[in-house]
Amino acid sequence: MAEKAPAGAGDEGWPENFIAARIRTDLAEGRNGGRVHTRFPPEPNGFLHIGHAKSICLNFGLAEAFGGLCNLRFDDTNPTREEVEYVDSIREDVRWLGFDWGEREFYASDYFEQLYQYAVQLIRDGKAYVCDLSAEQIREYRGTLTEPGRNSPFRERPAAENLDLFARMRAGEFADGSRVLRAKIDMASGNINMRDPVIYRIARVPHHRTGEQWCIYPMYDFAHGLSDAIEGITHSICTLEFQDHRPLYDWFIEQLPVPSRPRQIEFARLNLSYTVMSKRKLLKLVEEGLVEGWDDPRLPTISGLRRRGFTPEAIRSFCDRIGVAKRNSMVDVALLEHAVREDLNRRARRYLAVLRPLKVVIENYPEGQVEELEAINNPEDEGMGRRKVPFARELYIERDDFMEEAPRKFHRLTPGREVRLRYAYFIRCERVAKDDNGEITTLYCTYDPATRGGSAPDGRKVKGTLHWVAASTAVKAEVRLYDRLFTEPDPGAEKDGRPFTDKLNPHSLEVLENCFLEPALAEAAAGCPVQFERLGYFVRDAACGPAGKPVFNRTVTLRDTWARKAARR
RNA sequence: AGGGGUGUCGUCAAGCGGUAAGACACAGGCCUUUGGAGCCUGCAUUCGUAGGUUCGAAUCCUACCACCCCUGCCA
Repeated sequence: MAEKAPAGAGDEGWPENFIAARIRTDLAEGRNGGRVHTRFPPEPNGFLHIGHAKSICLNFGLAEAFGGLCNLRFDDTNPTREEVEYVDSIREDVRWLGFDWGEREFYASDYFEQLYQYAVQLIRDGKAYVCDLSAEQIREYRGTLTEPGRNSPFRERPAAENLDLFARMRAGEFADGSRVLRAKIDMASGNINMRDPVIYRIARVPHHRTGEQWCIYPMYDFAHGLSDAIEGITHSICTLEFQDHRPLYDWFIEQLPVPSRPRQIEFARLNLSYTVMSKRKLLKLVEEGLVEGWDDPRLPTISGLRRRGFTPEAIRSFCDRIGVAKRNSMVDVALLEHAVREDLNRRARRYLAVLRPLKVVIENYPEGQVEELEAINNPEDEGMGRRKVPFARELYIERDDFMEEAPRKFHRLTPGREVRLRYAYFIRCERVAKDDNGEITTLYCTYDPATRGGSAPDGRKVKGTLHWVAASTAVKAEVRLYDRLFTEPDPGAEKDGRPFTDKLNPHSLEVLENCFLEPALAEAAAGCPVQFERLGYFVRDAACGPAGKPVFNRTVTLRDTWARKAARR
């Protein structure tokens, strides 16, 4: 018994959860010689998403909190669906999230020879046999959820024959699918995973790492736990659907002379509202062109979130907040949005940008004059300094910031009312020019020279502050506004019979091609988060619009109590 | 002949027999040269239901109910 709680989790700000508690208990009881070793085990057959981020943060976070290690191990036992491209993107995403697996990048395929020897051992011990039943027959023999299965006619094959057959399977003497190696456990088990599970299949498919070296490949259940054991993993953390596999996981480890005894612990995978997380559904969105690719900024993939402007810090903070438990749950996407806003508020430089421009002419401002006004880069951090923003007679303001007939609580521009242009002057709207359709084309205003910088020496106050961009020096840009991809909180449920693709939000992407940015934004680097004041957080996309126009993606809007209240009315 | 899980605020989630943390959301207020940020306040007499044990139960016992997962030579 430990006199005091082991160092690490609990007193380091690591959120308490049942897995951390379990590890703490294991440590207190002296298990694993005080070691904590986890692993993140993706199959390289798709892109990582925010659900994987939860697992990554958990596995790497736990290891770090307890002074242990976390391996990156690719579970590459099924070459028919795995590719190096996925390996590369997974590696990049994990690193981008801020985790380091050092030299410990492993592959289940690294252990194919050892795994094969383990299988041979099982055969020698009479605990595995080569079965000639077809896939369909195996299914029939397996029984159902409520009825036991029947023994395969090949179940009692002598060890010597099994050994010979298995060697010839490896040697390529048999056709794909003609035979499998099965563990001999219990065809009557209530747990279907224990009904003589297949542990090796024949497949003449080149493997992304081992090439054509093998034509038999181990199944997940056989390879996974044994790989854990080979790597000295102490806590093998996986999702709930593998709970039923735990007895099998333990069975292999108990039967074989493995170097360590890892234990499997399951937790609930992440579900996020207004999106889908399953590989199948994400793949469908990508393949059917419903989104623009795996890194579409509306997708919950790591690459999509990155392109959308999410930071690793925000994602990790989110993962810390959602907790870890065993109950199926659906996390409100608002929590993710909160996490980015919180992070970006601290670090994003502020700029002025007008998305839906409305021209303003300051009639009493000297024609041709341009002056430089000082603006604060980040009010949350004076250390980020100041910059100059050009002001001139002709400007753009946001169309939404003007209303000809405004309700009482509308604090923005309206005929006859004075408002502040941020960091500039108080202006008053004198008259409105319209085109033949009655559409407002220009606002004619006057300014008060005494209010330079944005405050009046006579102490008079103004209710609203608007963002603006001087017309002559403005940088043209394309801005993409993203919203949730689906209109329903749980589009993937499909309980109403409607496929999830019927629930796509038609307004999830709005492209604004005629936006104006203050000149300083021309140098914004792709991937560097910025705030457009009063609008939200944006990030420059690596892509360019026509004529080299910069493209900005909206990460998330600012909280907008005005809009929220207006929407309620 | 089925097996394995889970049920605590709108959403996550602590709690481990001593009298319901926290976060997001929401609602008010303060402040404000971003209707941003920040600050303050409110928000489960109740823990799936019903019994029981106990001085005392979300925590222990019993029964019931609801939901999730499992019949790939996928992971």
